[in-house]
Amino acid sequence: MKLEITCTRAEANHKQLLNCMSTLNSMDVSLEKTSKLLSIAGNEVRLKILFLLNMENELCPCDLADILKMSVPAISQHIRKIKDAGIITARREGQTLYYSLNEDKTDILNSIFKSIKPKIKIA
Amino acid sequence: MKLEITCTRAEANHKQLLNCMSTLNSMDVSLEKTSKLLSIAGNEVRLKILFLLNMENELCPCDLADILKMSVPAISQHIRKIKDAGIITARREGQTLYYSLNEDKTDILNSIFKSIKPKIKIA
DNA sequence: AAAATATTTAAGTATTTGCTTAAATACGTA
DNA sequence: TACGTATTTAAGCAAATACTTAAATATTTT
Repeated sequence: MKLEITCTRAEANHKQLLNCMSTLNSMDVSLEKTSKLLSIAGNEVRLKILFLLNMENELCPCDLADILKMSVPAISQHIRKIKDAGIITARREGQTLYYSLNEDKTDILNSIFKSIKPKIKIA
Repeated sequence: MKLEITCTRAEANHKQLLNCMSTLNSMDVSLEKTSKLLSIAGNEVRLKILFLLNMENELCPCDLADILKMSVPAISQHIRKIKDAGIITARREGQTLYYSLNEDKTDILNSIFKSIKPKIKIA
């Protein structure tokens, strides 16, 4: 991929484009981390898992499989992704693993939870 | 997929599980819409496009291709996804299409933009 | 130590995603 | 009308995703 500017519009402000590139460059780490978090939550099953953990405080894979009507391995694999992203942690009690959201949950996550609303407003 | 409860733990509170299911059910539309939005922003290229549009107000596909050092068709296909999700709109000026974020942008999107920060804090 | 339960991991597979290249469409200008 | 530029669309393909089933681990109970 060549690094040259291809836009030939008279209006194309090269200074603006270069400024955009340099800003993106300085935001690189943050953009990558943010898109990673969003890709985790950007799956309906995982979003439900996160939403449920926020609501119930902690749940085990078996509970989640029941609630979401999915197989335990399917749930477990989603959990692994969420855990690998550093969003949740497990607490063991016997054979059962209880997962819960980490305390340092991000503003984005909080804003996501706030925006999820029931379809009918209870009067 | 059977609808029966498989979790046999003594602690498994069936009332809690049923309550979770019913809450999820009432949030169904919202969860689907939210995960859709997050899946759009959960791709690094698209997140950059959104971030740039927020920063520069409006940009054309050609500018974005230059800034992101990607092919124009690749950018165009990302733009289509973002547009189909109702997040951006185009304004035509001659042959050039200027894309910009819709006015009614969600809290989640605003929170995403706020959380994207440069790596070095300017003192 | 063997059996039962909770969970994870691995292997296989169908679907989705994100690019590439080539062709089509839209608009302005010679 | 023909040509050039901006953009989109289509077709093709490699890689990633999300499930399935079967096997492996971990823990408790008998």
